[in-house]
Amino acid sequence: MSDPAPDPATAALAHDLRMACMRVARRVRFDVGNTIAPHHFSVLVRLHEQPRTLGELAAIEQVSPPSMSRSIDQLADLGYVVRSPDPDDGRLVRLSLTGEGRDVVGRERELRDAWMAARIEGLSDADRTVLRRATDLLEGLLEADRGGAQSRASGSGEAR
Amino acid sequence: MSDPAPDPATAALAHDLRMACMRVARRVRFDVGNTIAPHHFSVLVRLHEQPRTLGELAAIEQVSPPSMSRSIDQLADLGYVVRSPDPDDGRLVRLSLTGEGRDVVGRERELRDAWMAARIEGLSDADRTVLRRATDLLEGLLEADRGGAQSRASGSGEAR
DNA sequence: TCTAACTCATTACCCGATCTAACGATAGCT
DNA sequence: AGCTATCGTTAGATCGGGTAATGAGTTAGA
Repeated sequence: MSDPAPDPATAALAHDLRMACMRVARRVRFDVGNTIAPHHFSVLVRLHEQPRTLGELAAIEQVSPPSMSRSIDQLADLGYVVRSPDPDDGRLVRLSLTGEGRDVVGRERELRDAWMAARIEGLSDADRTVLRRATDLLEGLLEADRGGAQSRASGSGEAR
Repeated sequence: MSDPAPDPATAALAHDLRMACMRVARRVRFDVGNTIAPHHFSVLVRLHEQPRTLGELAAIEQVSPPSMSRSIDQLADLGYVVRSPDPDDGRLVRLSLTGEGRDVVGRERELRDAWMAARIEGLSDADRTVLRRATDLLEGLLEADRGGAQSRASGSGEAR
């Protein structure tokens, strides 16, 4: 392992693809919604996947437990999240979404998806087929190192 | 304009493609570098494109002029940016990168590109061709509404 | 021409978010 | 039972950002 200079075309593709993805992400974040703070939405998405403890959530979001505790305070005040004690371990606090919390996630996702849909609707079927295949490839790449060397907790992509 | 329900395949593609892009962006931000604060790097990238005035930069980065002024203070202390008076208009402050500032941008970009390169190196030529075409399509989509309805200032994709 | 209005950057002050350190509370081990 | 580790919260400090007010500089009109 040392990446002894990949060929120029691959290097250029890596750069261009990375830039394109980051630009899409940036545009979505800037142009869409803003009905909820980005870090709050990110938390809701994690809890939409499954209920979690506060410590888990803090680790996933790469934030200290006290910070996450404060965020949860706010999301609980908004009625999007509920704290409940863990039946097996009294130290843990289990977090889960309320129905309203799930609605918020659903609405925001619709807005974001609509942003992207509006841009690919005008493409030809052939072009959309290319994007479909590329998307599947990207998903494979992202999935590939989920259990890999570093096995990071980052991944939902809905973040911030 | 009203998007009267696009076909399901397109809607699914929009969702999956957006998610994939955002996940890539998130992973790059989390996994790579962290040698410089994200908002600082974003500013350096804008100045790497071309010298700008403080007000321009604040508008592009969507922060208030006072905040940008403070960020520039820090980047100037780090030796990455220099303020210089505009010869034609004494009110303006022209901002440009130092050699070291350019080096920082270069190094960070290399790290980020290497992250992506490491993931696409293992693909077949056919798969990389798909990604190449998809990247070009995405660049077209991003470019398409640069002069469009809202003509937002967001676009570098190197941000945050 | 010279003053009034406007523009750009900075300074002053406040708020919100995050961090580390310290503190109960609960589990688990010996 | 008692000791130690873990989880979440509270306390205090720091940092990034926002609005309001200030000062320098430019532009336009009497």
